[in-house]
Amino acid sequence: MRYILKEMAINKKDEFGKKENELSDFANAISHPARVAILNEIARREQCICGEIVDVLPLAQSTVSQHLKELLKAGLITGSIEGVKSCYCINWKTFEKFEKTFNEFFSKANSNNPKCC
Amino acid sequence: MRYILKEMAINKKDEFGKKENELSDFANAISHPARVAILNEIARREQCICGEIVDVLPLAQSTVSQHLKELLKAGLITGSIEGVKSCYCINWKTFEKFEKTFNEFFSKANSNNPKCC
DNA sequence: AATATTAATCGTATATTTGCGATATATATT
DNA sequence: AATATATATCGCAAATATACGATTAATATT
Repeated sequence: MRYILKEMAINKKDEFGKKENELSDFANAISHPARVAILNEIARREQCICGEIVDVLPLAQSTVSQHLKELLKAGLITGSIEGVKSCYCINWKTFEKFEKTFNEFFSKANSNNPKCC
Repeated sequence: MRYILKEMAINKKDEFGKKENELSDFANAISHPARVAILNEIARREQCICGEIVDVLPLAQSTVSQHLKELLKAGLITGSIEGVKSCYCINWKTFEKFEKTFNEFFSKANSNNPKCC
């Protein structure tokens, strides 16, 4: 008898470095205009309940909830349940970390690179 | 007789602002670790031919070519054909524009927000 | 206790992204 | 001229993302 192991569906993303994934994960979180708008709304109000965001966006409540979940997962916001409502805030630490790594990767030291093609 | 117009497959993303889309488009370009790695390699060497990038990444040549095309489309790199080779450079202007808009949207003025939840 | 409100989750349809091998194209080399 | 090299593009399969309505669950209000 022969046993055939189904090849572990390896994720190509694992073949890149930690920092590369850290940057791309953050970028992925803000790679949709709805999520940029959500973050902006929370930042503007300093704190925001879910319903306030739904009122302002051209999306269904369930869709907004899904976007909020993604932002939470990526650590860009924090959330807490207050009674029947859910409150969200920006997690600035994650933003600071992103900016630091971003600058580390893409320092504009050679902004006017003479050998640029 | 009745004519039924197939609903124009409207793009939800068009319902968000110009700035939101500008940010999300840039973020989308760096939302994959392969593209972060490609950009980093080009930045490190100041200029890069396609083959050098292929040698360094765990991806097929055709896949790298596709990622480069996306980075070009989003304006993060510039490219020029030199004989049989293709040379790429970082387009720092786009990076500067991104950082400007990013800070405009997410100023950390309230980094230690007292009413944070 | 019955009803209303708020938000998360489920199921599903559709669209987009990712990745590769094969092929095409254009320039170098022999 | 024939062959080799470099890279873009095509066609396809698989995975992931987006969006919504319906449902669920939990708390408020009457």
